[in-house]
Amino acid sequence: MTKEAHTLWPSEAAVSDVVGRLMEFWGFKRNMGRIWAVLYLSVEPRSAEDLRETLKLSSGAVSMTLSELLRWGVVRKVWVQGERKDFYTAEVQLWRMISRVFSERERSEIKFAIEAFEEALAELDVLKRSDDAKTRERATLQYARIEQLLELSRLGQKLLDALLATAKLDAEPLVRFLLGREKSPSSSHVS
Amino acid sequence: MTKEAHTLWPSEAAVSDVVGRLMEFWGFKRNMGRIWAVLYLSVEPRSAEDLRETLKLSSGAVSMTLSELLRWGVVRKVWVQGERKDFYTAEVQLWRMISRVFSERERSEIKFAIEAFEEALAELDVLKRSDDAKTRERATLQYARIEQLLELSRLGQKLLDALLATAKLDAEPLVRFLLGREKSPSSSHVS
DNA sequence: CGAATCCTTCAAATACTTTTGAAGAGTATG
DNA sequence: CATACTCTTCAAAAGTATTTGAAGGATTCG
Repeated sequence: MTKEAHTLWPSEAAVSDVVGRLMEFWGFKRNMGRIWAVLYLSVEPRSAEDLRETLKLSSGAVSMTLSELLRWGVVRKVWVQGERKDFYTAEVQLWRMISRVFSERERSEIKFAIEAFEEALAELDVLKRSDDAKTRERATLQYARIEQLLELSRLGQKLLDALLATAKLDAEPLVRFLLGREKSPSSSHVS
Repeated sequence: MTKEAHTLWPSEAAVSDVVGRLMEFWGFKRNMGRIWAVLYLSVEPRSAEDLRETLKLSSGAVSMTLSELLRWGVVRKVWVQGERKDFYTAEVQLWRMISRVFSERERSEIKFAIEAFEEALAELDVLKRSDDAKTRERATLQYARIEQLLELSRLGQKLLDALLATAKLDAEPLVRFLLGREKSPSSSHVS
């Protein structure tokens, strides 16, 4: 009961490719995107072997990529009736996926930056009172500039939080806000 | 009149490093971030040589990185009184920088994806009317799924547009929207 | 014009990332 | 418990991206 090799339709191949590129753009491995996309477009769950054949990857690559996708919670293992292999499906709730990634990855990135900026400000605050005029000037300018960076980072953080809240409450306020300034009448709700 | 080698303060080094990492995270070269940050924190314009020494890079790297930064419009050449060398300053309008990058890069990325999804939908629309029941099922499911991807992409595009509009009107509506749901009383306006 | 200075380019070197596939661990089956 | 099958791991290979530095242009200065 092996060898359901499965050829992709051109549209499937194209979508997998685009999703792969998008994911790569967002800092993941291209194959993560491709595998996810194939699963996302699949009627039934797929086995690792199946994916290996469909996408022409090595067994190792499939195994590693799948476990990464599992860690990100964007793919799930499913138990299939009397099959020895593991089978996989894609998370189809796009918002849930995205918010998971954002809240783990971008959030920590920005948090780190914010902390670093705050520390730098604290150091500069001391130097701003230096005896040396040159030092004072330099410290003062840098203080102001870093404040800007910090403010921007905080804004980014808020935007992120707003997005995440949105994801949880199922795409309400932000979507409405955005659509409020558009001509489109669609009652947009992305799963 | 050469050799103002310029050592970075710890806070400067830290900030340059963090900005470098952030930029790397956003898909640029780390050195782009580091160079920009050094310029951003500098009281006066800096020469390429100066940057080369401060950051311990090769002349080639500095030249190439600067020209990339110039292309992105996040660094500018300035003419300095009776100096042979070129001098550089950072764009300090953070919003302007970001909106420039977003509108060139993320926008085209998302546009490409949207087009690909639309094409895939068109192809599947034909297959949905296939004689073969299996084919119909597969095409129908994929159609629905890709519609979701498309909807999400369009949402992303709108979000991007809203951000860009915001940047142009100088951080008004979006910032207000975001702050509207926060406790902070700050009258936030990032340059 | 010739020398000096500065900038750019690019092939080669280095550093980093991803993929491969064989070895081995784990597990169900007869 | 031996066999067959599947999944994981990991060192080596392949593939990418970045950096270097020497060569060559361009510009200014005397």
